Amino acid sequence: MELYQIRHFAAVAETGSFTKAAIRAAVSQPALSASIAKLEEELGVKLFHRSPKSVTLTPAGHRFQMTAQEVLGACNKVKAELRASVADRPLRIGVLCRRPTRR
Amino acid sequence: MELYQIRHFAAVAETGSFTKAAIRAAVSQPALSASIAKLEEELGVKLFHRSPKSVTLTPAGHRFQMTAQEVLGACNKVKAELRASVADRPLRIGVLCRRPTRR
DNA sequence: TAAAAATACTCCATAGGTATTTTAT
DNA sequence: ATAAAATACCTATGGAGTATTTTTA
Repeated sequence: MELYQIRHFAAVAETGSFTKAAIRAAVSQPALSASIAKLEEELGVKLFHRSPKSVTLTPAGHRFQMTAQEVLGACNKVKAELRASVADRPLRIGVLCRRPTRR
Repeated sequence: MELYQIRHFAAVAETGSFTKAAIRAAVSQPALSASIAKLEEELGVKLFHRSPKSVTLTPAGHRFQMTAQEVLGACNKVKAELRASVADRPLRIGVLCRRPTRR
């Protein structure tokens, strides 16, 4: 299981369509289908009921969705946190902080 | 950012060594180094202070660790949940359930 | 029968491997 | 001096693309 699969899953769950999800995730429709197929294979469960008219979550899909959101949420949290993390890259503001010597 | 990078990060944080982490993650030491380097580059922060004697977390590394554990925890939760999810793959126990017709 | 998903390939980006060098104690 | 991380280079897996063929309401 990798994050791109979880992102693709979320896109399908949200749009209710592989084609629309592919556009949202900026990948081709076959790539997205393969990505979901591999995820389902690894998990050993079908996550979606597919038909030309609609793509809906299976019971397992619903369960997966909840934790999937936790995973993606935690990832966004990481990035947001570190964006504010300048401890190791101290800002050099004017003359207050001299440029460190090259090592 | 991908899960393998987070897993590799966790291995280094836990073992305090790239070499030991590589063994734990079942990859080569250079592969693990590259993986962490790419993660640091993407995040724009150094996650570890490295020296031949010790590898320790930077302040940013500490912050990353917390949320990284959330991510990995959520992933394990997903798998554990779905392992119990047999709704879409009903067990065929003896004669009680006939094998579905091939479509 | 007309959409949407699934196949069948082809390609290439990059994760990962081996060999070696550099670094810091 | 030595153990550990970084670098150089190569390989190959599999993620992603295009073209096409099933599906099923």
